[in-house]
Amino acid sequence: MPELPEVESVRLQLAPVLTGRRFDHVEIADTRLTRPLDPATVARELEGERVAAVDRRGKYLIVRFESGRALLVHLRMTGSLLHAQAGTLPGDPYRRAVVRLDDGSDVAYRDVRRFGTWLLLEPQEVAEYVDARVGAEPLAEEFRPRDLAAKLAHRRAPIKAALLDQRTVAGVGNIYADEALWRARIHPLRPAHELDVAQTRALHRAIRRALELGIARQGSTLTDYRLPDGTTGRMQTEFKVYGRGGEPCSRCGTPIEKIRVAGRGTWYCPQCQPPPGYAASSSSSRPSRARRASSV
DNA sequence: AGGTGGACCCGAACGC
DNA sequence: TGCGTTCGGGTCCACC
Repeated sequence: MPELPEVESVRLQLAPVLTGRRFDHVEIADTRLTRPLDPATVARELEGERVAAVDRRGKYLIVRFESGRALLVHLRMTGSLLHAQAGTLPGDPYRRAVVRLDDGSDVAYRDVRRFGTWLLLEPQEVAEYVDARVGAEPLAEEFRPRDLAAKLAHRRAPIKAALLDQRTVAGVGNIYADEALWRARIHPLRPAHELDVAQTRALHRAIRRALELGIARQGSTLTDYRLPDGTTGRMQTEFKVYGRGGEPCSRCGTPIEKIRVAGRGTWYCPQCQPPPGYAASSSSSRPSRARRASSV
């Protein structure tokens, strides 16, 4: 699932490929990709645009053109981009679009489940569109623990649900939310506003570390995710909790448990991440056996 | 108004 | 073996 580390890894490979290039020919073969707009109309609008920069906000890939317009690509669940020299694209039943660049190379968009979207915005629309949907960039220098605290202060939803809300922090999805909460030793069901200062600081650090490690490994490939050069990410083997139900926690050896939070599969260590009902200050990873037993 | 759950997709995994 | 069912996940939207 492309989250911030996956989209950033795609961006890092795609930026040198696209920057300065013109979209010579665009084919869009999926009506869902551009709806409600007609894909052929969007394709024609894109032709002739020259790329000024490739940015990212949260999970949005932003292809900025010299005209000031921008193409917002969201990969959702199974979207991926592949760069190939002209005439070398392999056959693919799930290919939804192809862009021919002015250097003769192709950028192909693949999406098995067709959740992904391409949205072409006018110059004055870009910032408003993005800022309405995503909050602060967690890896930006300006993002401080107090900013996270302000987002969580009055939220009664489980902390994991709050993290999945893209306006809380941009780019955290189901996988990295679980990984960050494990690192911060916070139970996914704890009401967001109950976090104390130390826990908020720990979560801020944990989010950054989980995301940075993901980027360093070029994202995680569970099934569909690929980099533009066709290779897979390497982060999936380093997950601490995600998808590891029944396996021992790498910190304490307790079997990882799976529950459902905000409608999503959620993995955590029942020993390291004390359940709600504990005082918010009990961030100790070693709650007493008796206390724990009475609250489970 | 904030929180929750369903819809959208479709391949993979699972169950009988 | 084969077929039907369930699962999953980012975002939007309806509903409480």
